[in-house]
Amino acid sequence: MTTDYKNTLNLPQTAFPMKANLAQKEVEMLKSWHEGRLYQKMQQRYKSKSYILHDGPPYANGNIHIGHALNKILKDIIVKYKAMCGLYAPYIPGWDCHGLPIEHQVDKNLGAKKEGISITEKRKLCREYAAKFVDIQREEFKRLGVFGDWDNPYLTMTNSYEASIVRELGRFVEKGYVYKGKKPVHWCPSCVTALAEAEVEYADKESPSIYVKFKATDTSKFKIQNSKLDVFFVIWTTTPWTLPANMALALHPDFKYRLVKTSQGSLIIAEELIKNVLHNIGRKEDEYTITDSSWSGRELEGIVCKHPWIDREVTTILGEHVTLEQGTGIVHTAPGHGEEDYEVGLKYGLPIFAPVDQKGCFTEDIKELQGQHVFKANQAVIEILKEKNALLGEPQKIAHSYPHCWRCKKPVIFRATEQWFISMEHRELRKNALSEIDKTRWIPKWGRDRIYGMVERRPDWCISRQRSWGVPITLFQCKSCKEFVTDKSVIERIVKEVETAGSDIWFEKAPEELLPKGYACPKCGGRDFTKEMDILDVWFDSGVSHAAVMEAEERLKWPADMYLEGSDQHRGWFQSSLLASVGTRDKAPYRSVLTHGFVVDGQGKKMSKSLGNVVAPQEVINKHGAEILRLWVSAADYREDLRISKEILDRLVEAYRKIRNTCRFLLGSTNDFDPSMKINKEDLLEIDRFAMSLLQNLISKVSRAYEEFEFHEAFHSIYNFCITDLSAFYLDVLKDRLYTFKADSPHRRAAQWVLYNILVSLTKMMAPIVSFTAEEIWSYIRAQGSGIKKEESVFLSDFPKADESFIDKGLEETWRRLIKIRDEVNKALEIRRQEKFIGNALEAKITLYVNEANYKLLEGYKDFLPALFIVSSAEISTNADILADAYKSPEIEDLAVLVQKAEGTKCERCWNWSTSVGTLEAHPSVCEKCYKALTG
RNA sequence: GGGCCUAUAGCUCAGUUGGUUAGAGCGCACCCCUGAUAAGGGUGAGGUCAUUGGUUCGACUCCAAUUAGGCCCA
Repeated sequence: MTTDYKNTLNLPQTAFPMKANLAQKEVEMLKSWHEGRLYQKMQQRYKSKSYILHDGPPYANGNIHIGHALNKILKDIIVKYKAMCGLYAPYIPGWDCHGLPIEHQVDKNLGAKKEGISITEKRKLCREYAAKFVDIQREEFKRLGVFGDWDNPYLTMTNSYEASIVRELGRFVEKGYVYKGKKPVHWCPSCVTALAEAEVEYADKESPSIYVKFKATDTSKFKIQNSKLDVFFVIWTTTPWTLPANMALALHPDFKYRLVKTSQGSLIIAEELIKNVLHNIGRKEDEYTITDSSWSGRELEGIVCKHPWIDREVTTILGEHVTLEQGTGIVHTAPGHGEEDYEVGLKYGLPIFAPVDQKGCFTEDIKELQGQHVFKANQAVIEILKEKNALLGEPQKIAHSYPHCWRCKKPVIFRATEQWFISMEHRELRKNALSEIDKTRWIPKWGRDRIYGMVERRPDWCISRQRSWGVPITLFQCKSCKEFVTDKSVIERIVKEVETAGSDIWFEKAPEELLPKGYACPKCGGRDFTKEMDILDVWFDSGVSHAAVMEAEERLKWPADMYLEGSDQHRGWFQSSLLASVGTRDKAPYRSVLTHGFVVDGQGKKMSKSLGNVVAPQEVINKHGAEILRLWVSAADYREDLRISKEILDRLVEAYRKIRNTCRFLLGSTNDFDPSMKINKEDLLEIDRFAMSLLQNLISKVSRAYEEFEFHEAFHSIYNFCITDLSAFYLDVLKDRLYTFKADSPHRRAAQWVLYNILVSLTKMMAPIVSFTAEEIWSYIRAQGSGIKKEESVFLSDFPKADESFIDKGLEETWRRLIKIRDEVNKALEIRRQEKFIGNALEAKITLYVNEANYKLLEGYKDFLPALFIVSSAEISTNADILADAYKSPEIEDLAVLVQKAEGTKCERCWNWSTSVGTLEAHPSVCEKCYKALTG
């Protein structure tokens, strides 16, 4: 009976389930990690050398999306790897809690009640809102299997963090970086408030469209002969009301401009737009002539013109923002009323003039329009232009997309208002930041160019916001001399107040309560002060985390070894952190910065609700488990955008199963093996030593991949090792030895010793990636044998190191040749299998016809060849004649493989065919080898 | 429109300083096994290396443009 002999075999045995059931198992694992205080134990293991990965705080709003998952898992892989390598690698997660989006949500929830609520009440609601999402996101992050000090994260809204923000702002003030200047912002004249970009909605609006000419006072550049006509630069605008604030005319340096003679003077217009403009101002083709000479914008820089009616000199300037899409190629520039105008204005030192009050009415600065609302003033401006003969053609109506207020839905304006800035030039902040960028390691390398270019070109940092939810700019202004107080003692006093009571204190207490008793203005001696009521840009909040967290925390160190965020943070956190640190400490807060791409769908398109291609991490977790998400992160090359789709996930699920099953086989095969068993190295067969050599190579490769943060290399190496080296080769070959040899025979034990080594190393190597599964396997490894006590968690064990003594390049070379021959044998077998001549390869006997060189090689392995090829017998021959119907290898010179039926009978125990079957009385259906195993 | 980046089999990735017929694994097709069994093994078919030009004796590799996509600005 077959079954009788089956019981005499040593088949793999393990309780480790084939089916992972991850969605449920992971939750149990998380619980046991938490209860076992694993993270804390990891922190206690090493203290001498550290690796600090400083967490960039996600915004405490909404549930986590796939990008969050990617970011946290990448961080987690690094932290776990570093910890297993013997470094103190803490992970303190953080959250960004202030800012507009939260305030927005709170406003929405409040609805009409919003009007009656005090600022402190509203701040309280914002605080609660942020706290709620911190809790939600914390649970979602933990669910991913991310290790960290989740009970003690840093929040930018805690008293101590807020105090740090105030302290850091104080440092900037003290060092003289901070100044008050003007900058145009979106302004709703109806709500009387500044609006953030997110609060602006674009909708169609009808505006007047007019062409205006500016007379050049110096025409020497134009060399117009026999012309008594004046020369004018022509601009086009849809906001005539901004003309009183006009300070310059912008030309594109590379566009060609020409002079057009008309009855209204010689007009300068960009060549390509001449026809269009003259048509629009009602000129027929025979009513003007285009002169021959032309100039580039660059040649026309610095020409002084006259404002159409105000006594002001307006010069021509150059700007890359000028386009030929519409208008005249010359842009009316009012730095007080436009973003681009402001930027270019800064370059030319133009005044930032905005003679418009909070309600959108002209101030006394423009007498002729004083009190008029800007949109109504459009008509008045047009009348003035007509009167001054500066208008070309008749005004037209034009419908275009225009910003509107999200709340009152009325059109908004751009209006320069007083804002606080950090100067990029003061103390050479920009220069220092750039030089720190060059001292930092950027991964991938192009990150350096990206942030360098941004810092090189960025304007001064505008740090003020006209909102409620944030840390106030804690500065006092003297009522009499208007000077701001920069006393260190005053700032320190505020820091203390905030430390104990939070930044709400600024809104709750009066200036005299916050200032030292009897404080007088150092400049004028005045005793009355007002508080600045703007809040700080949230980028300042998170930008100072290097001080508020890394520097302040016992658990951490300054600077960080790594910051790791998405590539959008070159403009965001990487930059604000850099400036916040260089400005006050002259050094970058990080040694290296790693960026990852964005998650896109299977087609490489960005995810959006409207496209319906969003992949939610929660869904992936519920369906497949967080482990699959972790595997996805490791498998993809994060330096580019990462694709995710059903197919990609399906592939990963397959990969997971393969890896899991390979480990399951290793567990089952080492079931009766105890690591304390003494193994004689001489009992290792060559194939075992080959496998050990391959394992060391794998360890080196995977270590290097982790060190270089190329996790996809680690994944692919491990995965391929499982498939190619183990499953399809070593394990397959080993089955006969494992199953049919006597349980405690030296060769079987040797094989088990190798398998055990592979299993332990493999489990450790994959732990940073598939943490749940590695830990699950680890618990089974620990349960096996009793001789060696394993660490209670794989994460408390050391990452494997390649054992040089097992690396044997010569052996590898030999075995690669053998494997190549094995591949050819398989092809020969397959042909016969398709012909139905054989089924299982054990039904075959093969004969190899080889040349001298290969004969020499194979001869040494004569007895091992059947095992290697997994056939019942293998013979070698140099006889070139007997090639009959043998398979001739196209790959290997002079190699042919003849497949014949194996001789003898199938052994009921080991399934090999042998002539010895039937010759042994006690076990007539078994071969000699099995007989010995049974009776020996 | 500008800055930075990406494009190699259905999928995930290799492809060294430019040098024969561009690799791997998965998936797929076919076959075997039923002693890793909702497993395991074998064989095979899949690529105008996004497109177009250029440099070169020779380009997946270098250069330019185009197309598609991503991030950040405007």
